[in-house]
Amino acid sequence: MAKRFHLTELEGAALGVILRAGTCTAYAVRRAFATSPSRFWTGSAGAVYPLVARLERRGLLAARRDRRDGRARRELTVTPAGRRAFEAWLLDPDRAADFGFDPLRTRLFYSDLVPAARLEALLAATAARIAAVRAPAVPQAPHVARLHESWRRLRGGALEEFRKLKRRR
Amino acid sequence: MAKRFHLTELEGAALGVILRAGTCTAYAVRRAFATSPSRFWTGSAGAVYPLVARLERRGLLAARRDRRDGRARRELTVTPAGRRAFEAWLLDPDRAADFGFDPLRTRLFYSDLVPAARLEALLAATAARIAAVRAPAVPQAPHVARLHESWRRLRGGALEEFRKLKRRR
DNA sequence: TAACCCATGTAATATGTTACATGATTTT
DNA sequence: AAAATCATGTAACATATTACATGGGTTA
Repeated sequence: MAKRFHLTELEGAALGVILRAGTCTAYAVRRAFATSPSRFWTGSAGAVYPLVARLERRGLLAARRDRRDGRARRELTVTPAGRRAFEAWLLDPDRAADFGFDPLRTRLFYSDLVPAARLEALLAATAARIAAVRAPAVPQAPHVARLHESWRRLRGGALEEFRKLKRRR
Repeated sequence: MAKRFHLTELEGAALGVILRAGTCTAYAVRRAFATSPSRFWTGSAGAVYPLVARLERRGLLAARRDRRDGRARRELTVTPAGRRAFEAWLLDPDRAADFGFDPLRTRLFYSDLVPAARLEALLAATAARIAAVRAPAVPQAPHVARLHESWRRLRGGALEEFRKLKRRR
């Protein structure tokens, strides 16, 4: 009986990137994270390389040295145990339902503590930035693009709703 | 010229809690975080007490021992420098516009990698849990309750939208 | 040929989680 | 009287950030 390892969000997402690619390097995982419109997914080297080493130790990832170009690359693949761990991670409704973390929501939460004029300036600037979020230069799967667009619209909508309510009183 | 300290989200929110209360203990900050529907705001002792100590060292919080009840409490107040740091934190549109982190969004992002039937089961269970999110027993400011309700509705809506699109193909 | 991207990794540091420890007060 | 809550804090551990180090290949 394999010990049940509880994957972090970063670990689950890393397996997702590698599964989608079939095979890729840790560097490609970093880039995939870095293209996210969220700062949560920094793709910093100090996070990704130790994470990959961890998943290898747990038997969820396998690596193969590759030297086709002069570069010494490590091609990663997800093992069967890795896929099982990934599915357990993704299909957990308790974690999926969690509110997570939204910097805008947090700020609206405490918005009564700042002067109304400054708040309105923040909301205007934030709305502009949210509207300006564009799909990354890297080509994205269509469902991914739709998802980002959907969330962009959602947050923009929440912001406008809050603004209108604020104005009305 | 005061050195500009960049507040983390936890630090900013902690100042917000104390500002709203006027004066409160670190324990009250913990409880305020713990009532959040997001696991991001755990309010763990090991996070909050060192955080408060940090803000005191930086002159953003002041503490006063209080022994009105037999208990040794430390009443915290936000200093003028603390309020300035709080406003700079809250009013930063670049941080406010950031996508942050949403466990549901992340899972939908990788949802093409799991069998459709299992995904549908996840979506149904997640929708139920999102719908079941209730206001905490602790009384909330009305704008806070509205904000949670708004986000709950929006996430539910995004989920349903995703489900319909999925079904249609 | 200089700058930039690919590619891997580590060291110092900061921050957070879990679990423990302590003790007073309030509720059941 | 026991259990829960108020209240403070620390120790061990896990994980992430920033900055650095190293080198091969590609583009301006």
